Amino acid sequence: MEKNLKRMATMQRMQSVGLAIFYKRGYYDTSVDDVLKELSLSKGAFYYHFKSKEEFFISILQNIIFQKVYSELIAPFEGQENPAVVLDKCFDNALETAEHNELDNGFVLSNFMTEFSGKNETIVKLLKEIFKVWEVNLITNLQKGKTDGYIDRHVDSDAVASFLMSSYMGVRLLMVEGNAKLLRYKYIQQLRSYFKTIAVKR
Amino acid sequence: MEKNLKRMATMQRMQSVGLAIFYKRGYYDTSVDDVLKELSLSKGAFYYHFKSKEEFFISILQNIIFQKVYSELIAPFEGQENPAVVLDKCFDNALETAEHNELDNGFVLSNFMTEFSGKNETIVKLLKEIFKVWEVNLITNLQKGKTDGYIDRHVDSDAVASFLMSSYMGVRLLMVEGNAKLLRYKYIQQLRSYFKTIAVKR
DNA sequence: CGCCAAAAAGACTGGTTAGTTTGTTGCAAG
DNA sequence: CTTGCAACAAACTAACCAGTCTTTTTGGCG
Repeated sequence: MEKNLKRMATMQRMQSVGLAIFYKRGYYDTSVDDVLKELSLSKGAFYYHFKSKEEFFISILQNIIFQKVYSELIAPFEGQENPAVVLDKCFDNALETAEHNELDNGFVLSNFMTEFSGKNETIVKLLKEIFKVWEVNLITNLQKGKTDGYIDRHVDSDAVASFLMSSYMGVRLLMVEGNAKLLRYKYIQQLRSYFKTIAVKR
Repeated sequence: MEKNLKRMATMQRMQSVGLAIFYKRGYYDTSVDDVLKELSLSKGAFYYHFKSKEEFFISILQNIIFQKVYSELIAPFEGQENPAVVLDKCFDNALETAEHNELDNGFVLSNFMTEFSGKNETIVKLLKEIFKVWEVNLITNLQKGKTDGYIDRHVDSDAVASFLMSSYMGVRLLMVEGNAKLLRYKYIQQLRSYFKTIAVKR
């Protein structure tokens, strides 16, 4: 029992530190030793808990990144009424986090998608799945917004979802360049302007 | 004279092939030997023409990527009237190219920005400069659109430019996932809807 | 032809990497 | 208290990588 707990704790710590470094420096430019140095652990420890570097990263995707995307971009819709309002707050919050995090390097999902695309099919497939969850959630909530009388019923929910995801990933990418605060302001301003085009006409 | 021509041709060929591989597999995950294998050239040839791998990449940025961004995203505005119409065509054309290119991996600029961010300040700086040229051009043309009576004069050109750049980079990223054709259609549809919010009200 | 420099070949070096193996520690159950 | 195994340590291997160095080929020119 005690043993199992320690095992879980160590693995959790490894994954957490691993993500931070992979995210900052990229998967391929980060060696297992780099991660282990930060953890003050040895090769033995690493390969005792994980079969390979790839499997380690996959476990990070499944255990940490998925949760992050869920809590930041999906959960906020729970029990809310107007999807446009939720989206506004949701994106603004996410951008605020990014703005104040010096170490932030863009949007986790899109960054890794860029890095692994054409290199590791397994991981790309996993990333796609997480994207899909986000997309489906957006579409569902937009549709609900229609029946609830917030979104115009002529609106193409699929297209709006894609457009929203695109713009968000893009602005997160631009923020890497710097000037995150100003960018966040500009983005949210234009997003609101865009929301008017999908709101019910009265 | 002949010699100089051959030298230029070889360097051009190296840069062209180099970009293709760096773009597909990433800079750090592509070895100089990988590029040379594709070129059927030797180490000696490479280091005769270029001082280092980094300098090689920088020359690619300056000679090829800048031109690409210019001809695809900046030049189309030349001598045109309504910036919204140009943008529509311009983005659609760029997305069409991406759609039909099996090897396409996203938007060159943003991909490399992601990869080099936090790793190579020199290259990040260069990439920022190219971004800036694009941004300035967008803003200038939006402003011109105001005086020409196409864009509403209350519109925040800076913010619109950022929003457009974001959405474009984002959709290019999403296209990597597949379903490029449908995505392009959805994106252009929503883009047009967005353009209505910045057009002059009559 | 013969010279010479440009262009290219390719063996080599020092450093790094993912993964293996073998050895050590510490704790919990018998 | 001792035995056994989970949890780690660390040296090691084979492959790879950027860059160097020495040697060879090539092509234009006198």
